[in-house]
Amino acid sequence: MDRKTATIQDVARVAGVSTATVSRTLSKPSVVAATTREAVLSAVAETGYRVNATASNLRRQRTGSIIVLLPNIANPFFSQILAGLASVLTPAQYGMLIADTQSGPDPDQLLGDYLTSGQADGLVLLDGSLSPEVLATPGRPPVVMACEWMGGDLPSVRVENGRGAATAVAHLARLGHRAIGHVTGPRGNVLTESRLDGFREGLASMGLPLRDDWVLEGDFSMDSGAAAARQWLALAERPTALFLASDEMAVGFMGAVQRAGVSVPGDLSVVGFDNIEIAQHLSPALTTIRQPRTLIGVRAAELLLDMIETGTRTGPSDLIEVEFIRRDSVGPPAALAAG
Amino acid sequence: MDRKTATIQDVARVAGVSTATVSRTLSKPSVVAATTREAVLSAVAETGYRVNATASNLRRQRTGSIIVLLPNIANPFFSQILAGLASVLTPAQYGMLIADTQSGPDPDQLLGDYLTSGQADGLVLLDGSLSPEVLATPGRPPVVMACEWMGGDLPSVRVENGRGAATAVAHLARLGHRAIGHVTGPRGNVLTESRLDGFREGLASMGLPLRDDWVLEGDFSMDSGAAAARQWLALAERPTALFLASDEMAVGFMGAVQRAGVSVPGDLSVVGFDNIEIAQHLSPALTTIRQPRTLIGVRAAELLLDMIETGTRTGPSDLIEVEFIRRDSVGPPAALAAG
DNA sequence: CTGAAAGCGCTAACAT
DNA sequence: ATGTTAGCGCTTTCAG
Repeated sequence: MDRKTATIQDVARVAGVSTATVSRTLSKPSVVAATTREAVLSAVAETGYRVNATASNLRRQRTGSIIVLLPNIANPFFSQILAGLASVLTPAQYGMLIADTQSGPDPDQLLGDYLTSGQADGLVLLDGSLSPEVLATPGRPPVVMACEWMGGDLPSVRVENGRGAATAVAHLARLGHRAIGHVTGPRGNVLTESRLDGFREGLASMGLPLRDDWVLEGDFSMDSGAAAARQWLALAERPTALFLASDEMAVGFMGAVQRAGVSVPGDLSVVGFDNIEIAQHLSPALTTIRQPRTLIGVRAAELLLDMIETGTRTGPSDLIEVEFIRRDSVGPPAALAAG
Repeated sequence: MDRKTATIQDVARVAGVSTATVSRTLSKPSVVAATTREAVLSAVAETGYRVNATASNLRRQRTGSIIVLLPNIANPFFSQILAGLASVLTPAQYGMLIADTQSGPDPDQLLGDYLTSGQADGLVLLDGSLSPEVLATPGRPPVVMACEWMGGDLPSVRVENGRGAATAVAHLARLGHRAIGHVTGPRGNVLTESRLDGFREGLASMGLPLRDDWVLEGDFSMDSGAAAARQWLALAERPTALFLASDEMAVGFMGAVQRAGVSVPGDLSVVGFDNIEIAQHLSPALTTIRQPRTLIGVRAAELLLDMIETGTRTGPSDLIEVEFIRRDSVGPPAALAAG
């Protein structure tokens, strides 16, 4: 066929119309006469014309791409949010550029860079540890947060982290547990704080004490879950139930205590957070709090597209419900089961 | 500061030079005089100028982006390859557009679309089930395969799937297993075939028989691993060791048999493939074949950038080594251990 | 070593 | 309803 790709000029020549008409036919078909429209469309087919997105974007002063900033692209938790984002962005003719804040030196600088570079029509932030101050850039593109964040007035999509945590604790308490511990995410992270708050509330509402030595620090990773297990094993007085701020930590934790001969839920009840795919495949299957990750992505994308279209920098904040999922990693405390 | 972003004209005006000089200073600093260079750079700093990538790309007849086609963005296996790709592409000023072949109706059409749309300077294919015929598009951008594929002469980065599988079988045989089974990936997938071939070779080289009823079909997912477990449990005569074509399947499998009261490795030895993060955190920790996923991404990106620069459509194929990782999910067969 | 000038391919006023 | 025209912001010959 044709060596080089056809331009709008070629189509215009073949169809015997002006380039403007070709452009209109492709973007707003309703404004051109039916006969010309057909002539143009067949010329498009004949020449194999495809619009040059770069030229179109330059002219329209847009970029056609959305940048997604996340802390770790290799984390399956985020990839499902990405899938949700893509399902909305792709049909809307936006490319999705993914940037990993972990790979570079300074995440905040990276964000500032994207904000000023004009490389994107909008940003989605999945990293809650970015500084709100950076967003002060004047003339910046619209930004949506798709996770907990300390920055106040940014449009966001979040889940009920606190309520989820409180529900987990309440469930354990109702099973008879009086000694309930918690493994947190990294300190300073907003997710960590909201789940910790929920944990505290849950204890308080069930009339249970909060013991500082039963609150272990992790960082959401499997490794840190395994480390928490070693700490738990070393405890003189151990909680009989544990709520972990992520399923990944629960996986690492359960594996480690099981290898040490502890029975779950016989000796210890375990609840995670997220409902990652593996949760149901563990032995015992992991009780957890489900977060609809794809939905988070979908909502964030819809919010952003809306902001881009209307040219606004503010917008509503979406709160997505979580769901408690009871599986086999919880049971009554050993004392009760025995008695 | 400035309401609208500065253009190259603004910089030229401030520096008292032509736009051409500004452009040169930024792209090939060595060809401008030291004094002018400094003047330009300080004008850039003063105006806060950032080059407009869209305009630059239009002029240079490139797009600045690479499209990555993968079957499932939510699969952590791919996200680590993505991380590797990004680590090379981002510094080279290429954006990475991710397209999910699973989300649309026809993957081959999607590929054909990207090949002709001129939306990318190159493609990376992570989906081995795409049709080689589609690649025949004339004038298409360079393409690199980052997985097994049936298309013959495309530059690619692959791992030693066959050898990995054979090593697993040999290891089990050396432990004394005579009855070794296999859970495959989906039929038709090239990965599935190479690992199955390696499995067969491994058996043959150890002088062991291949029993068709001990080759179960899965699809790489945890769910299919759990399904294979149910099949294995229903077998009249069971293999004492099993090699599964993916760790995800091994996770699903082990969870399911353990919940049915089977002990691993006491009653059954299990080997996976991939070395996903969770492998080491399971109880027992999973013996597997490690694939360096980040490296796969890095190599693929390097290969592609090289093709783009040199304008070639062919290139070398990279074969990456795998590594057998012995953990606790394998042991001698029960009969032997007892005797 | 630097400047002038010609577009890359497209869209959106503005005319007709 | 359609055509004319003026750029979007940049890079790159081609002269000087």
